[in-house]
Formats: sequence, C-alpha cells, structure tokens
Amino acid sequence: MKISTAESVVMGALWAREPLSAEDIAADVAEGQGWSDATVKTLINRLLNKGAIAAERDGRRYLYRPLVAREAYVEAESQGLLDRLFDGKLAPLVSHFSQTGALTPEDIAELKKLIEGFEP
Amino acid sequence: MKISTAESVVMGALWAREPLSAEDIAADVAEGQGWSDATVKTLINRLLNKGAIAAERDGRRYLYRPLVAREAYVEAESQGLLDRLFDGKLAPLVSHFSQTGALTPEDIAELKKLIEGFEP
DNA sequence: TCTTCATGTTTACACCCGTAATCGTTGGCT
DNA sequence: AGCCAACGATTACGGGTGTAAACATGAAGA
Repeated sequence: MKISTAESVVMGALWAREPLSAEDIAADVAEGQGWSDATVKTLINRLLNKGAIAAERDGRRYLYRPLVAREAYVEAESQGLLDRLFDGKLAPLVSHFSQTGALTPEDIAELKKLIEGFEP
Repeated sequence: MKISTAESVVMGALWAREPLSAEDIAADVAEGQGWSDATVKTLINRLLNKGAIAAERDGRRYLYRPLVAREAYVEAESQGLLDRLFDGKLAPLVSHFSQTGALTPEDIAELKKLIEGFEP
C-alpha cells in the first residue's frame, strides 16, 4: 500500500488526533497546504479506497481514523531510503549528515546518549 | 531538477562508473530491474533533457556521464525524508532504527566511532 | 553501392498524483 | 411537505512516471 506525499499530510492529521471528521481534517490541513476542501475530500477518499483509513458513521457524517500506523509508514519510507541510497546501512547516513554540517552540538550529544544506551 | 526513482537507477550506474555507453548502462541496470533496453533508453533521454547527465560522442555512439553529483542527490533525498518524518532531527531517526531492530553490533560500533570523531 | 544492424529519437499509453468542480443524497429548517 | 445546506461520491484533467514499441539515421559489411 503506497501512500503518496499529499495523502500522507492527511494521514498526519489523523495520526495527531483521531478520529476526525472530514471538516476537522480540512481545517487541520488546508492551512499550511493551501488546499481547497474538495482536495482534502479527494485525498480522504483515496485513502479509504486503499484501506489506509477507516470511516465510521457519526450521525450525518463520518469520522475517520487511520488503519496504517504512523510507525509502519515511517518505517517503510526510511528503510526504503536507507536501502536505496546508503546500501541499507545507518552509519553512512549519519556520516553523510555530519559532513553536510547539519549536526548541532545538541544533536551530537543526543546521538551520543542514544548510542551509549545501545551498549549492553 | 527532480530525478525520479527509475531515473535514479540509471544515475546509480553512472555514479558507479563513468562514462558509460547506453549499452553499458542497460547491461548494468536491466539485470536486477528487469527492464528492456528500450526502457533504459527512455530514461537516459529524460535525464539528458533535464540536464542531469551529459552525452559526448564516441564514434558512432555516445558516452554518458552524470552532471548531478551523487552527493547532491543523496543530500536532497535524505534531507527531505528527515524533514518530513523526523522533524529534521537526526537523533529520532537513529532512535527509530534502533527500535526496529535494524542495527547490528557492527552498525553500533561504527556509529560509536563516528560520534566520537565528532567530539572536539 | 546496397543492405543491414546498431544506436539514438519520437511517439505511445496506462496509471498515479495533485488539484478541484460537480453531482447526488439526506437530514434539518420553515 | 418542500427546499436548502452539508456532506460524501463521482468525474475531470493536466502533468509525471514506468514501461515500451516504432522510427530514423548512419556506419559497416557484403
């Protein structure tokens, strides 16, 4: 199940708060994306069709909730990138970011703490 | 300049070895992708049109070489993912991989070495 | 020189994606 | 009971992508 980037914005709203009506989603998402309500409705429907979210009737409208967990999505995306660009290895990725100067001292400190936590 | 995933496979061949003829690329790439020669030709042409590679005549054929550096592509892709999924911060990404159990002891050792290298 | 083969160029086509308008239905108000 | 507004469903459409065939051109061999 492939979730497109536009669709993932809608998923983002549902991952943050759940369940939401179409109106809620549009409110959350239209700002910042500049989408019309119609666009949000289309995305909701595509997500429904591919089974990424579920709809449950609530009076005259539906409430939507995610069926795909955020973790699963993040996992698929980041593993894909790691495999495609870094031969599946994490260290080269970290090394890459260190070389492009994208690491603040806080990042480094946090990473260090993390890594030490891994040690048995 | 957006390089699609299929196109990036062709770029991959050129980043590994350069310059290459269309035939070379097809040989490198068709295996593993299951593409016909025609498909590879199309991708080469699209890359030419968007200026991602250059062609230089070599007798009856052309030799191709990348104009976009692998580093630039990797940078754009991975920064994009980091921003979209991890709020631009590296530590959560590393943490994510540690939790999904994708880290071998060698990975950890290598990361540790890296991080220590960052320290002043 | 004529034909054939290799190589690059053009065209094709179905599907996905971003973006949206229109249609249809149903509950609520008058 | 009839009309209106809200909401979801259907349809639209241009552009990109994956995949590939058809066409053109020029060089090499017969």
